[in-house]
Amino acid sequence: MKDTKSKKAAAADAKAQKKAEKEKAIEKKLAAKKDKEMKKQKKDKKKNAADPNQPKRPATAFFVFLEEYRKTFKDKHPNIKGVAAVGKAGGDAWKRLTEEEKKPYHDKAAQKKADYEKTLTEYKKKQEEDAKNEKENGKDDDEEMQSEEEEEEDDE
DNA sequence: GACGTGATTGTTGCC
DNA sequence: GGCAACAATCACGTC
Repeated sequence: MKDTKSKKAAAADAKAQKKAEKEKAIEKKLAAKKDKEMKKQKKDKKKNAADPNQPKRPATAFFVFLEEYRKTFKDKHPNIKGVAAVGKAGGDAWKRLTEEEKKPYHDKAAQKKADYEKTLTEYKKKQEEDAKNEKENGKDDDEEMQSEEEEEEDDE
């Protein structure tokens, strides 16, 4: 009797686990979808207010690894061209790496991060200076802007 | 021709 | 602290 009971319990557990996994996968998919939608909206905004001089985020250790992995993946699977497949395979391979194997990638990422911080500091400094200059010249510019706007209105 | 999509993990930056 | 956004990649599809 105990056996059937424990078997039932085990089956129920397995079922519950499967359900949880399924729900997790669905959740992940939804999150990805949401992420993409948000990205799209952000991109629209970016078109208006993007600053091309702003330093880009540094590559993480995973991205450093992925860069290398893409090359080997291409060699192994020259017929697979989509980036999605490489990303998936790369993520899988990354998880299988030991901490020791990941170390050189973390080192490279740390270097990139240091570079990024340096560039970012310079960028922020420049922005502050620009803001100061704008404030100082603001009055003159206002007058110029006004006349420019009037000209634009005339064009329409 | 220009632009969006897909798929991944780690890190950043904001609230 | 938690969570959203973003970093690279490029063939392919859509408009």
